[in-house]
Amino acid sequence: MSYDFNTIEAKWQKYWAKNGTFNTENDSEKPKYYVLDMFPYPSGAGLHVGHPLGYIASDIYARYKRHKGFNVLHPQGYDSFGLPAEQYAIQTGQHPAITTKVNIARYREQLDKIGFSFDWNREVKTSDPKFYKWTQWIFIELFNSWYDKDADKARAIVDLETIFVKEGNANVNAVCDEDILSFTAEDWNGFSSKDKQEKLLKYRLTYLAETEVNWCPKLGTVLANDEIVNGVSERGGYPVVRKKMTQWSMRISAYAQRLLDGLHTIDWPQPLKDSQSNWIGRSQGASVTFDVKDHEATIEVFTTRPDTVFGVSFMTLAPEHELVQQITTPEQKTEVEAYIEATSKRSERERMADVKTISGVFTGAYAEHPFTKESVPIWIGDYVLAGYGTGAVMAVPCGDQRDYDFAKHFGIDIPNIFEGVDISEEAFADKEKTIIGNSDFLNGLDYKKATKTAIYELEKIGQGEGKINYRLRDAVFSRQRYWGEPFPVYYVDGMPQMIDAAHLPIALPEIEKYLPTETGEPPLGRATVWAWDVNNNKVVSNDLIDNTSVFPLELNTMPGWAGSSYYFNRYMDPHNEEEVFSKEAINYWKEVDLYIGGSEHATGHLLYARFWQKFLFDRGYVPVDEFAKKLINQGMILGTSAIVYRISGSNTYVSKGIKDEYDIEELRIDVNMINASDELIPEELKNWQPQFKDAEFILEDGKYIVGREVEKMSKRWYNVVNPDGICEQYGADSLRLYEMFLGPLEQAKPWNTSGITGVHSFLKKLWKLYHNGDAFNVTNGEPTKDSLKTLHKTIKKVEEDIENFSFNTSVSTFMIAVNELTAQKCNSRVILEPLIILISPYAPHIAEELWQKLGHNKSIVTVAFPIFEEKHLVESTKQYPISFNGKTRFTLELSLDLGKDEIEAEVMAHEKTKQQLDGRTPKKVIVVPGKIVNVVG
RNA sequence: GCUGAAGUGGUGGAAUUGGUAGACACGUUGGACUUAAAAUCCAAUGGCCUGUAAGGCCGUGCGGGUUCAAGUCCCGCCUUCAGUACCA
Repeated sequence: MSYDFNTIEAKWQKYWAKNGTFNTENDSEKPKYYVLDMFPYPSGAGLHVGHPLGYIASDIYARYKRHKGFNVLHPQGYDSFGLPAEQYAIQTGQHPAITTKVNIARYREQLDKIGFSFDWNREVKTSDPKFYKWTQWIFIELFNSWYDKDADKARAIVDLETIFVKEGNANVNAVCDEDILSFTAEDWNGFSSKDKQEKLLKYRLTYLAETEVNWCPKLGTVLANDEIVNGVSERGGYPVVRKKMTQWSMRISAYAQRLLDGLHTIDWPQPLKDSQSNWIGRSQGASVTFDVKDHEATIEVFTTRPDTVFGVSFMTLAPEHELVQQITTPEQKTEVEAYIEATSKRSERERMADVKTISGVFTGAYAEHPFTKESVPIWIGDYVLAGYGTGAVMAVPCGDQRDYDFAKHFGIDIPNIFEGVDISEEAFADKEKTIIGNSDFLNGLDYKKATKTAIYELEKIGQGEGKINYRLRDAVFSRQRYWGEPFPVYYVDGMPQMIDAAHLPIALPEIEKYLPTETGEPPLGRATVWAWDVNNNKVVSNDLIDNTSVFPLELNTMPGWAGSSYYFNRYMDPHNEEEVFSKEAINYWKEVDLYIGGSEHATGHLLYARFWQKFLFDRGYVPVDEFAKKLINQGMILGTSAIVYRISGSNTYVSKGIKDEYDIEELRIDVNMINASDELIPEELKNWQPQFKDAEFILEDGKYIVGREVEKMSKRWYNVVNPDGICEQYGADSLRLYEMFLGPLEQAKPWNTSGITGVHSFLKKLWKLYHNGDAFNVTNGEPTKDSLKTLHKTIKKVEEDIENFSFNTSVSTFMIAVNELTAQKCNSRVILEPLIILISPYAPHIAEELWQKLGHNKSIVTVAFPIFEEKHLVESTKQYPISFNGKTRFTLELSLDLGKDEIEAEVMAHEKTKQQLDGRTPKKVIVVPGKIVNVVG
């Protein structure tokens, strides 16, 4: 009986499903461990071999932890709202829910074939009303919260109202909109209800505001900063322009410092942490206020170099700065307006691409230097960004290269305020070597002292203060799309009202077309049943809107990151209809212990999820404020495209080795037609696509050899390898082993199917070791010492490797073990039992089959590692002091079951050792099983 | 420009705290078994020198250094990849 993986795998997958083998309870005597994958978006293309890489790694770890005696939570679900299903709907009219359902079914089928140990009872789908009910609930909670800077946490909005009633907002230290005016308790109590709502909205953690947003005309929606790459939309690569719109925003900026601080407490990859802290972009400095001469206006700037305040020779405003219109003198008006016009026409992308060109224009106005009272000309220039700081800078040309270039270009003064520094060629920006001069009370001070003194003096005259600035902006939360979570919001007199949580979910309405309306409203503007009846608490027809008891509902939907920002908590208690999750469940599981997913979510999902977790923590819903203790980014698996060379203008294809003799063009063809030697069978190409039907071939040595190119796996390049085909041909266990064997988990690596024969023949050898023809052949006798050595070496190495997430080397270790056992002709039960358990995370199907053949009727899931550890494991690495040649003492580092005497004997017998020791003083001999490694003298 | 990671055979990659560099696998070559192929098994496989072998020399991007000993540590370069970019 040969290793019939197809039958074995089907049998055990059925068994696991039927018995609910991997279903997890929310309470247990065992310690808990939560292993999570980033849930997939179920796209129409299905899985390729790159997708399951992280899932296989996490599954191995989950199965390993179960063996180690943990109660393991290992769920899976779908991030099923999103643009592709919506765009498919726009093209075909098929409801996105149907597309999504079909895609999910396909994903599930593919995932099941690989043999994951997911607890499917806990599956969540973000597009399921039962799930997004709680997304809506969290939105309401955010709406009903504000950020108290003194307590440094989010608090209920009713607390704020209580304060306003008693004492107005004078003593409130909150994160809020900047245009808040102060009011007393009396003022507050006299405000109309609408006034109060307007005021409160400026404090809420999610708020409506007219903001300048990234509008993508082609997609018909706004995008968050992290959804824009190089000035174009991440999805589709369409142009993005700035546009003012009223949108829901999330006050994530309130959490900037805590999001930064939290990074020190979690075990995440350094590059990922770096990109988050870059994104948050904390910089420490001061804000300085300049009075504008002849105007009732001030310009506030942020600077990281208050020590250089005496070097200011001009100011620059962003073209979009609100003061520009007000202060521009009549003489300069034409020029300024032309400049603003010109910059607004340039797309974000052009502005970014063209960093070198210096442009700007003088406003004609002057500011007053806070200390010298000298006139400082005010310019506008597009090197100053409206979106960062205050959109204005105090320009210190001697200390900042951009200011320097600008000053040089327009002939503005460049006063030198540094001691002993030549600034005739470029600005001097080295803080460490700075000694301030020519600066009144700052003369002779270094950077640190001068900064402190400058801030102190600014505060004294009331024209500035120490300040920390963050690059992180509030996140726009509205999308003009259909296939997303509807907001639980209706509008009374233009003010947003939350629907009571008891009436959630507010389900997506049916619409006929999925495009925006003719008047430019979001797709939900097409819904005819989309109004809120406050008396009956239900969604009713738009015809009934009377603005007294039936009101219009919000037409936007939530962005893709809404559902993914808390789904990991929902897995803990996925069927709870009363609460997002029960106290018991969240207190038992607490947080994700291991999270595996791609690094592309660094400044999106992973930042927003940390934000929501901190918010939920503040409001007492979760017990920890970081949701994932450890995170690993799996590297991408790349495709190896196959290239054929067509002689230009013909249908003749020339083999790779002789292509240089012809004028050729490259064409990518399906990699599945190529064998391990990069050889193409011409007949296959002829049958692949009609255009190749009459193709002719120029061969080399009777073969057609294709070119190879490593690039992203994509349908477009015909380099996609489907895991289903691999499972059929080699089995899921081979696929799992091979994906791990390819290389380190975190690294990007090319897929090359030919290598799979290595791990596949390993499994066949393992099978053969215990099968003699049709008979299962295992002895009950004591194994030899060599076999025990092999076993324990393997146990030790594989355990270490799994703990270090070095799955690739542990696969090699298995191969060595089976090769050794084969050479030893060892088919002892004593060796096999632990070996099965050890291998089972990697190759669960064959392991279960062998386990059953051994007569165990339980799934191996219930058997823990310690069973054989106690019984068989001898000393691992330890240091033994021994004597050599009767005089010198030194240490032996030994592995496994070698005793002291045996080691001495081996050292004595080792000719090379004696040679190495000749004339030297030995300190240490390093021994690995069976042989001396090196002698240190 | 800044930040981070990495450079090891024909290829993917091994190498605990510095301790036999190239494990394991692919590929290649030769052999066994087959009418043949596939499958399987065995052997060789970093480069160079020596008729073979034994043996020797050189080898982890480049140049130095520390050490009995360096792929690993230190200094200075080069290259590649990833992220980020007028952030005041």
